[in-house]
Amino acid sequence: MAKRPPTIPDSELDVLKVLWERGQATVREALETLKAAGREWSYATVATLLDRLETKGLVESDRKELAFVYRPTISSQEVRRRRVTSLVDKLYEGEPGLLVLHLLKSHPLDPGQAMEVREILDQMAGAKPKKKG
Amino acid sequence: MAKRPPTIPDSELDVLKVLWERGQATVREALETLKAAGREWSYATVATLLDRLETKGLVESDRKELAFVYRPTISSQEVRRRRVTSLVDKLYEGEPGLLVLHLLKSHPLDPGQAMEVREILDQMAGAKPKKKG
DNA sequence: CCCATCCTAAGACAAGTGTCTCAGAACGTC
DNA sequence: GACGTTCTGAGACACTTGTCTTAGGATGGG
Repeated sequence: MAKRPPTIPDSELDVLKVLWERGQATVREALETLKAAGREWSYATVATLLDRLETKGLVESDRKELAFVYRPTISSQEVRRRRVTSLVDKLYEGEPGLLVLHLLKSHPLDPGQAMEVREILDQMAGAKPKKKG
Repeated sequence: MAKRPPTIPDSELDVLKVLWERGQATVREALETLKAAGREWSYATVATLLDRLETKGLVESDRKELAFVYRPTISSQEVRRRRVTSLVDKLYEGEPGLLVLHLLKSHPLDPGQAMEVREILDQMAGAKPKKKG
């Protein structure tokens, strides 16, 4: 059985974001970046979070000089995909369209985005369903 | 300071859904509905979840004959709104438009929904921002 | 009256999260 | 080669989530 993907609590997500931004970081570098972003954590807290992420297989590390350097092994795309899928399954009957409708009704798009949406819809209408390449 | 809204774990969400569907329910009624939906919980589990929901102020109850009857005090709309806002804040830079774009790119809409989306966009374009009119 | 039944109240307990403390190893410097 | 700095490793500790047990009050049939 495929074991289902590990959950990513908010605190770990914040740390992951740092790794996505910078590509990689030591505990201390992550700590500094987080501090600049307003997260007042201790060194050990960040270390623990990176450790838990590694246990879950979402980052990997190797020793570089003195300290370990951590790199994400999961993309922000993938994390987004998982969160969205989970939201849609839990609150939108598994229908992404319902979520789109909800979003459009409650949050007007700015014109640039509206344009993009139209383009996507046009393509969708024109395109035969997928087919890679 | 406004204390931030209580979190709603998945198990509690499942119970809330039952209350939304039925309007209200006793523990046993909720249990039966959940069982029909495939959730194999004990009576006590459902009672605990309703209790926690009540503590969080998301349902209220009053005694009816023998048993307590529970009613939701939060709408599914509101729960959706909260979850979506939180997702957008955490993974889409607070930009609902980005989420819309993402959804459209990764999940083609069916034609009916595409139509609806176009209509909403048209309205949005036609309406001058602000000003009742 | 006594028992079976259904309900609530209380809380046990493991796993996951959020955050930190502390002991000790490796490093650079005088 | 003793010192302070920086890192890792181990784990503490409280709170939340997921799920259940157990004890005891109210109710209704015989």
